[in-house]
Amino acid sequence: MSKDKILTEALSLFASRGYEGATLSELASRVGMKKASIYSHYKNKEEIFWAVIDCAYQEEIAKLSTGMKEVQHLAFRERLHNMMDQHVHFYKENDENANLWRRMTLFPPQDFKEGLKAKLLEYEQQFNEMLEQDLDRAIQSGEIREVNRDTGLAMINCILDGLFVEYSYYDDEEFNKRVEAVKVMTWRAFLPAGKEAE
Amino acid sequence: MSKDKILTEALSLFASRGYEGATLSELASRVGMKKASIYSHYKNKEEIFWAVIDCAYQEEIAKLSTGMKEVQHLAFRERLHNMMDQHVHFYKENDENANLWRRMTLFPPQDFKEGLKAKLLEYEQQFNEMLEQDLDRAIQSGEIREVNRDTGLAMINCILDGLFVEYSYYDDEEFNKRVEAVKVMTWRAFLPAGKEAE
DNA sequence: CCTACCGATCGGTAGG
DNA sequence: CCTACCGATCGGTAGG
Repeated sequence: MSKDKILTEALSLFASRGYEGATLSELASRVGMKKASIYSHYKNKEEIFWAVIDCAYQEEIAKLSTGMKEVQHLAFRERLHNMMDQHVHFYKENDENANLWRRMTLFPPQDFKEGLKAKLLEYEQQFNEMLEQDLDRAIQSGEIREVNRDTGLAMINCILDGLFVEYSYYDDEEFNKRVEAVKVMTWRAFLPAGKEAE
Repeated sequence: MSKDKILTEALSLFASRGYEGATLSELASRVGMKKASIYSHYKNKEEIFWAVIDCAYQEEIAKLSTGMKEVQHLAFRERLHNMMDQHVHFYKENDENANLWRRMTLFPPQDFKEGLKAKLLEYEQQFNEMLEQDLDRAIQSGEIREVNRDTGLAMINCILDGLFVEYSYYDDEEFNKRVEAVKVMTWRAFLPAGKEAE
């Protein structure tokens, strides 16, 4: 359907050029129609934007919860590393989607700033709820040191945010090295006192 | 001088709206002249852009090296924490400058992508050279564990990059909590085996 | 889904 | 440093 094709191409355009930088005439030419015809599927540019955002958001939330359920049986160290791999995998496989979030997180179009922020905090909250349970379980079983819950969450979030931006400015080889380095170091920060990383 | 005033206002505009989003007529009105008059000081928009970038870059490099020299006498743990505080301080005090770098790092205007990347890698290299010496010294003195040099650098860079983006989407109180959390956790990752964080 | 058009605004220039 | 203007392009509409 044309409506879906518009959505797909719009995602790609918003991700690479931003909201203001994406033009409806380029969108139309990618879809294979004239600019005016876009308006028989969507009311205006803003409506296209929110359709793209909603669609991308649903996709992320779904992926997040299935991804975290899959690794529930693993030890915390493996879950931690797996979580980083998952995020990295997302940057690589879903380049445009990830780039769209990066842009909308850091440089939201003035008019949509609040709406976007709400969506992002909602996402982080869902992510943190799952992570909290993970942390508590690992502390109780003695897998990791008795770290304060918010402190542990903040650390993991910060690392993921850091990798999130670094992905876009290092080449693949350099980025991979950094991911591995950060995995090792982050795990050390959670290591129980006295125990040693192998 | 008008030329400097243009530079200052242009920095502010590029930071908040990006290169394409910043218009010369708004720049002119902030400076207090007509758009056409800008062209008696600069050849075109692109020349203004590079003047802004060069100026901001010089400022950063200068601040970096004096900042790191000031804390040479401190223990590694304090240097590490101080480094994070310095960066955070920079985000807060120099909001526009920091925002310009964020934008140009992650979403450089297509035409200037390569030129900007060169500047950024140059900066990181200078930063890492200083940091390497710091790390080596701390390892030799037994202050921290025998971590691989690149691994340690990658971790610190990742944390700073993470805080860099988080600053722009949390409020002050939440952000400060996260900084403190990350300080504690990062230090733990460097702790010598067997020693305990107080 | 198209042709033909709108007013507004963009970066930039001519000429003083 | 200004007035007056240029061609190009923007998001959007009328009417079929």
